Amino acid sequence: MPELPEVETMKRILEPQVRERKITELVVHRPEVLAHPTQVLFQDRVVGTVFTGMGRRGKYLLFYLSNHAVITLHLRMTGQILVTPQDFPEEKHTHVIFKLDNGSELRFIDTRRFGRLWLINENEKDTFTGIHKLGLEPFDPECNADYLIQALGKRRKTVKVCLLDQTVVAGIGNIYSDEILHASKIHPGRPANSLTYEEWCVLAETISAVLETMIEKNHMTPDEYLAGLGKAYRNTPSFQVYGRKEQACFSCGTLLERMVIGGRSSCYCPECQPGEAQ
DNA sequence: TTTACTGTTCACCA
DNA sequence: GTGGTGAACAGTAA
Repeated sequence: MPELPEVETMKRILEPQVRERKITELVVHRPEVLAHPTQVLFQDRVVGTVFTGMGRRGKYLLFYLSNHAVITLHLRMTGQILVTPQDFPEEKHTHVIFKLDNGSELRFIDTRRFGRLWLINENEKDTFTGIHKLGLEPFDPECNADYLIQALGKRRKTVKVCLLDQTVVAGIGNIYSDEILHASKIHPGRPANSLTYEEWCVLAETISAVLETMIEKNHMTPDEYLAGLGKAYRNTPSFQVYGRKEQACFSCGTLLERMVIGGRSSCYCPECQPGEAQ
């Protein structure tokens, strides 16, 4: 569900809430969400340690611990992560609770149970989480037109499917691929190898610009985040095309269209985003 | 009752 | 090898 801007938003909200807090207890309702290692080892290595900070890589959220272990979380479709007071009503589908030494709790909630937690060591070669397969961060200066051309320029797949490829650029999902392509004026169904050099340049700029803008728009206080139960992690969803099928394009007024690309629902403006033939 | 769904991986087929 | 499709994971909501 959450893509890079939302995961970054969560990181910014949670980090001050967990930093320097000690984990006093780990409650696991659904052991299957702990992908690695086993529940017992997970518990042993986590309880008694202190959060030293947080990070993000693509759509993964990272919690650094004082014993150099890293709790790695991917929320997939419906995962939620939030800090609550001790006595806060427990949401249905709460699977893991980290109890903290100030009485608050870090809770992992996931309706569909696709989300996963891993515990790895900072210096361990991580082949469990999938992070080692990720491509560049969108804000990496090296994530420029030349990089995109080198990685994708010869692919015959649609540019939309290419943007969703986490091994090239990490963190873009179905919503922001549509938003980025609309802002770039590129039709989602265009084969990647049909893009001009100028279009790759626009796309490279737009990827970071759109994600950056959305991170800023998502900004909210911890109280607002808690009030939304960790589900309302988009403060002002101001999507230009996503979910706006048959509504007017904000740029030109043309009715937006929807098509399935790579098995994913895709919205675009037939006027602003010239067709596949071009 | 049926369908779609913001993620990822894998099997299968052309 | 490349690319496309559909299923699987599991639950909710329209």
